[in-house]
Parts: sequence; structure tokens; C-alpha cells
Amino acid sequence: MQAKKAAYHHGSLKKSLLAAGDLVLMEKGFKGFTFRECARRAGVSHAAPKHHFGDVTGFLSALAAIGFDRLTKALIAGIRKAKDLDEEFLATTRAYSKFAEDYPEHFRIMFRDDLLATESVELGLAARRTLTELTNVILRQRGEREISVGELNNFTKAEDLLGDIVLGWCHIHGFAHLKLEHQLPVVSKSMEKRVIRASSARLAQLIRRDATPDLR
Amino acid sequence: MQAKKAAYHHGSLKKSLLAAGDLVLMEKGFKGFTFRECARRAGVSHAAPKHHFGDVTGFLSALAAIGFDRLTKALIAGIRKAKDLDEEFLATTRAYSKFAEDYPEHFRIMFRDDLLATESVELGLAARRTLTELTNVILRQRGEREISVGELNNFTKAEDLLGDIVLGWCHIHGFAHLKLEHQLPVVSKSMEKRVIRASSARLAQLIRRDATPDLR
DNA sequence: CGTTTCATCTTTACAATGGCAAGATTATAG
DNA sequence: CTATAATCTTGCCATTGTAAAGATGAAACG
Repeated sequence: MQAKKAAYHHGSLKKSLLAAGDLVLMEKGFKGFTFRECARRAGVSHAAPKHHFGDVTGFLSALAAIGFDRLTKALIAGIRKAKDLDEEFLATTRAYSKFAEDYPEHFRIMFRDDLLATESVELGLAARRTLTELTNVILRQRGEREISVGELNNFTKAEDLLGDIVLGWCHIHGFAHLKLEHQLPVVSKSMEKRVIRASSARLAQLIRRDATPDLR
Repeated sequence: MQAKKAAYHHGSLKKSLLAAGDLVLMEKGFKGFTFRECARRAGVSHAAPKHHFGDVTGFLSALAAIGFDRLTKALIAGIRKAKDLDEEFLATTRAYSKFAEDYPEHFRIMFRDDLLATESVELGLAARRTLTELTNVILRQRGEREISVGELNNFTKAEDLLGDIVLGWCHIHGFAHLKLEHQLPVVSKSMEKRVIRASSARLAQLIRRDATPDLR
């Protein structure tokens, strides 16, 4: 009896529904996203999803978790290509922002506490995996050892590390969000690239400059 | 014939609807926000709002504009109390974040390009008034003269200023947003206060350090 | 193998929503 | 005083999310 059993009537409706929801979210956006449309695409009746996800917030939570997993992967892939610490911080910013561009509707629901089932352990874990990646970006800037997801709780208790995480993540997230929602006073694409490169470099240098790993 | 004429049947339905929508947004949240509920509270039929706001995105745009105006006021009030540049930057961050806490549902729709009528000049102006305040925060950090809303376009063309705006605003916005949606790994309220105070100070000092007003 | 049990899925039903269209009302203009 | 046009109402429709009850069939158990 594996994790995902063979399925009863449909085959594996949960997976199919998630795939359908993923598509609907991308094609129709949050505005056009409906429970029934997802059920239609999966080829089942409109009440079928209830058994697997409860209500619509439960379903959105599962899709948000998929979003966090994609973001985590995108961060890892972007970071891998970087050759030094300045490049790595920039790559993180870019990967984060590119994810918001590639999956705008996922990004929007991922950061909507009111629309999600905050008790979902699946979602919580996915979000923590993302945060762990971001924390490791900061830790490398500081010249300290990386952590795993399980260690996250201990590490965010250190006030100066949390300070650097806030400094870095808030900037990265704020840029991605403001850009996605067209709030940044953009002059040109090239200028935007230079600006975000400069900002990332200044921030990374600030974090490294203030790091004193010898004393910890 | 004043700006707001006496009204025809209702008195001033547009204002009443905005007041109703404002309340519904705060009480029921975006999830429970409906066109019809707002009409009911204003004491008119469910189709009445159409003449004043078109569809629901037009209505939300007007409410978002109210949100931006409140944010602008909150920023000005917070800044006024500050005694030095470090305090002012911190006050800006706090006021921005407090607005997100006080008006979470407004904050959410204000930064949702897909739910708003982006062509609304009213909304555009309100957003630009907010951005002007934020830009002036940066300009004061740099020791330069403040600007008015009309000058905003010219000033965001200067790449180094835009760089500082991005650096400052993205951090401020990112913090407010991540905190609102409960994504920050918060340990305690007091620690959070110290962390955001430290981050703001570091950022403000960085902006001031790199500013070379003599050369401009 | 036969029966029971239970998760899965369908059908049916209901209240509520946004948007449209046609009609009623009344302020303003001519 | 009449006409016009803005304002608002009524009635309608397709659609939605959720709940309840029934149907289906896989698995458990004797």
C-alpha cells in the first residue's frame, strides 16, 4: 500500500483536480477560478472535489503549496548558476521576481492569509522550504553554515540573523510584488534591470559588511 | 453648480455607496464583499451601483483610491512626528505597516492589478500621491529638495534616485505585506519591533551614505 | 465466495451573486 | 409646460459554492 493508492472510481482524482486547478489558475486567473470549472476539467461532477479538499480554501491551499514548491525550485536553480555572493543575491531576487511573473496567480494566492487554510501542514511545510532557501542565501552572505528545513525554527530565534532575513527577504519580496502589480514607476526595461542589480548589490554588501562570524 | 451636485433621487448615492463599500470591506473582508450587499446598505436596489461605478472592478478601484489616500495621510502623520532622519525612515516603515494592519482588506485590493480598473485616473492619482510621499522620504534622506505630485514623472527618470526609491519602498512594502499575510517567522512582538528598527536604520544609513548631493 | 462496510462520486436542491434589459421615476433643460 | 436624459427599480438569467441524499464499487471480513 503505497503513499498514493491506486484509486477507487476515477483513478486518482486528487491529482487530476490539482492539475486542473493549476491550469485554470494560470488560464483564467484568480478571478475566473471556480471550483466547478476545475471539476469539469477533471471530468467529474461539481461536488466531487469536496471529499478531497473540503471547501475552496482547502483547494487553494494545495495549489498555493504547489506554488511554493515551484518557487523553491526556481530559487535553487537560480542560485546554482551564480558565481559569487553578489551574483547569488541578485540571482535570488531575479528568480523570485521571475516566479511572480511566470505564475502571477499562484503568487497572489500564496500570499493571501484570508483565502488559505492556514492549518494546512502541507502548505506550511512548502512555505518553510522556501523560507529555508532564502535563509540559506543570507547565511552564505554572512559566511555561516547552511541549515535544513528542520532547523529553521531554531535559527530564526537569533535576532541578528532574523534582522538580515527581514532586510533581504522584504526587499526581494517587495520588489517582486510591486512589480507584478505594476506599482513601480518603471521607465524602461533596461533601467529596471540596472536598478535591481544595484539595489541587490548594495544590500548584499551591507549584509556582508555587518556580519562578524568570528564572534558567533 | 458645485462639484457634487445635490443629487437626483437618493441624495448622493455615489458617496453612500462608497461609505457602504468601505464598511463591507472592513467587516466582511474581500471574501464577503459583494456588490449587492453594498447596495443594500446604501438602501438602494442591487442594480443601482451600475450607473456610478460600472462593474465591480470600477467600484473596487474607487475603494482602493480611498485606501491610497488613507495611506498617504498615515505616512504624512507618522513622518511629522519624527525628529531625525533615522526616526523618519522608521516612522515611514511603521506607518506603512500599521496601515496594512488597520486596513488589511484595502491593502489587499490596492495592490491587485487584476481586480482594479487600471485606467481609472482617480486611482492613478491617489497611488501617485502615495508614491510622492515615499519619494520625498528618500529625497530628505539624500539631503535633496522635496517634490510635488506633478514632478514625480521627471524625478523617477533619475536612475540613482529610482535606485534609492526601490531600495526603500520595496523593503517597506515587503515587510508590511509579509507581515500582514503572516509569512514572517515572528518570534515575539518585542523582537519584531527591534528587528524592524534595526533594518530601517541600516537601510536609511546606507541611502544617506551613498548620497552625494554636491555632485548633482 | 458472499456479504458488509465505507470511501468515493453523482444527483438534486437551494440561496446568493454579477450582469443585462426593460421599464418607471424625476431632475433639469429648453 | 413639455421634452429629454440621468437615475433608479424590477425582473430575469446563467453561474457559483455548499449541503444532503442517493448510487457505485473497492476493500475488508467471514
